[in-house]
Amino acid sequence: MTQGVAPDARLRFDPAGMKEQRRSFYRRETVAVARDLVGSWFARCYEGRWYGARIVETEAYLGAIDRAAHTWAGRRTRRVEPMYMDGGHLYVFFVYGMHSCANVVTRSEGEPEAVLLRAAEAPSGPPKLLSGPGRLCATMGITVADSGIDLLGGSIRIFASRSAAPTVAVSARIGVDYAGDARNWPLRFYDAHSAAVSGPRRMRSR
DNA sequence: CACATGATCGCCT
DNA sequence: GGCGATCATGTGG
Repeated sequence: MTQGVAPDARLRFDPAGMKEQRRSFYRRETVAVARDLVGSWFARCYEGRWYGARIVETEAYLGAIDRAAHTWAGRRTRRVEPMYMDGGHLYVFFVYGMHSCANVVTRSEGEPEAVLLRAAEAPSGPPKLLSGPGRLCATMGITVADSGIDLLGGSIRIFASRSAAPTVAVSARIGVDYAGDARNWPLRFYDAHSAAVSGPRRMRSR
């Protein structure tokens, strides 16, 4: 059964032997999940073949207390409903009239926190192929039709790192200048040595 | 390299 | 009616 938009062929890989992240991984503190997702693999099965990339950049969004989050002040609309699901679900939103962004829901049901997947490294191809949340979704073929799906056991999954743990750097998040004090919170995590990271590689000066 | 801008539309006020 | 968890392209230094 074929479903959704085809992923880029350069993402073909073999997940044999890789271990899927478990529910307990996602239910932890959002900051811990965001940090530990750097190095994990974001993968999708399409027409019986696996496609995926190694995550190199993430951002944590902390629910009601976080002005940059879609669930700030307890907002609960149809769009953000997946953020209220149990940890380990996918939340995808559409922004700027043309881009989709993929998030991993964290914590437990009723706690609307999530981790934005900002960049990943393809098994082959140019380093910028999945650099930035919009490009990551476009290249993986992820759309809002995928919002709310379970990441465990389905056609979109996350596997634990299969190499040594990366050196993870921290900075403020990107594109949230409207968010008051929250704009400076150190909630962006990235592989300090990856060429696929988007945006600046240091903390904003103010 | 650092900005600046247009594209394009669903969502929220 | 305004604007955004972005990107590609353009200008200037």
